[in-house]
Amino acid sequence: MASDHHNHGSKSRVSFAEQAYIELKQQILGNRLPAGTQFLEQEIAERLNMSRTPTREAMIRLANEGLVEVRPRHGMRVLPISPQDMSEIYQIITALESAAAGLVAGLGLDREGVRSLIEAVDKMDVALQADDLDAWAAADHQFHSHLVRLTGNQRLISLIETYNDQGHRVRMTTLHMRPKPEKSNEDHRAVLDAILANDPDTAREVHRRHRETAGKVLIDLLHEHHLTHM
Amino acid sequence: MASDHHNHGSKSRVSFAEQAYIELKQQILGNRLPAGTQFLEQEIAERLNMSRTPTREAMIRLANEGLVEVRPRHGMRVLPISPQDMSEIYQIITALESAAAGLVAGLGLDREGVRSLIEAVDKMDVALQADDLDAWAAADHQFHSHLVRLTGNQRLISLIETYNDQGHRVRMTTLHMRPKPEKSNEDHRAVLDAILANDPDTAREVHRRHRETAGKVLIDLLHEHHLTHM
DNA sequence: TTCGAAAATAACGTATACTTAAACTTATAC
DNA sequence: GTATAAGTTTAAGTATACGTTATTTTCGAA
Repeated sequence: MASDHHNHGSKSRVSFAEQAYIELKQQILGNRLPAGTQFLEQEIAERLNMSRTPTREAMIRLANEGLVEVRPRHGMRVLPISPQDMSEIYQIITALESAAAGLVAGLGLDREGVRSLIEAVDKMDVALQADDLDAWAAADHQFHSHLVRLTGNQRLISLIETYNDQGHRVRMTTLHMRPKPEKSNEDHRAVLDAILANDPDTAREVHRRHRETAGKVLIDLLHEHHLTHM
Repeated sequence: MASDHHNHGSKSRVSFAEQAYIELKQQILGNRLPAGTQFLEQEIAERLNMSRTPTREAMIRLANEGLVEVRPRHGMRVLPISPQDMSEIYQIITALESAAAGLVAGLGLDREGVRSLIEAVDKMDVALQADDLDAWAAADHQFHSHLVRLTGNQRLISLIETYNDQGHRVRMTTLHMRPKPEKSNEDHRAVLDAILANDPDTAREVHRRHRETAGKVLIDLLHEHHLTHM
């Protein structure tokens, strides 16, 4: 049983339910619990060294986010992502992020205000030059993440995070199959320019097309490589 | 205690947790549990004639949707919606629905395919002529709801539903304070035309501006009428 | 062997019991 | 009278117990 129920020492205020949620989510996103795997409540509870109660609560949250499915007598199943799912997810990300770009462009920020974005695109260029795709992916994520945060819309921020998480597994596996993301870097600069020019329409439109294209590429790859479910 | 634990007669397959979720959500959206009200788990459980376990599970889902907040020793609190919250919510609805309009316009539907939308705008016109605002609101909802459903994107559908629910209380209370929604009917027709013309850019743009304006009106009303929290 | 019915199993939904610690009360010192 | 400390209460978090029922297995008949 949970080795440290009454947490000596550290003031760990994290409930078991929260721990379970975090742990399971990490394992799913990190592909340590691959799509399709099933576990009974009891089994998960044992894996996590706790009782079924907090386990169930974590499962409910994961199911709400669309990461798992809970079928009454078959336990919790990690949901595979079909090309169709990916398409749905990218339509949502596209809608939300392009809106975010427009909102940020309407804020009248100066170069200082968008420093995190400038740093991100710079890093993307460096990484691309160095052929370091992992660094590129990190910088890319930094750009998207900071762009959304600049809106200040908390709901928007957490929504986009949720849907980006969903695509994470797929993006990572396909990272090295994709053509060099030169166009992607151009797109980001264009969005950045539009934001600095205070031009929401352009920012929105450029970002929308950027995500739309990226989504298509990803979905085509899923089909081509017979990664029909992952 | 739950009068019908082993459900004789009817094949009621609805779990208590699900019942609790539905019941609480209806009471919140219907303003029977007004914003700001707090209840301890025990109290909710008693109100619903069940134990704390399914009650907690329902609360988790409601908290995930942003309808309530659960603070460790103060129970569940129905969240008030400030103008700031409303602004966040409308930014999201605007982003998602305008994307939906664009997607539907890309489907190449004919008049038969968008019949539900045509019926809805017709009803809106009739209701406006008859000065029946409640009927108008119902038709308006029908239009938005069917528009989104036509995309076939299940995730998008349920997301938009969630955020529309959040604005529901506010829209209803302000319904009779708003100017006659003549412009709104025009907007809907314009979106419909763009869909029939297979013009995603126009559909998206018109719908975006429509929701953007509606959102502004609503938020201004919240401020003016000192409905700063509801 | 195959099918179907009956029995056995066990997973889930729910209730309840237990534990911890936050919030409130009381008491005591200054 | 205020402030602090000790004691009390109680809500939430977790574990466990229990009943129901879906699933699986067993077993007999065709």
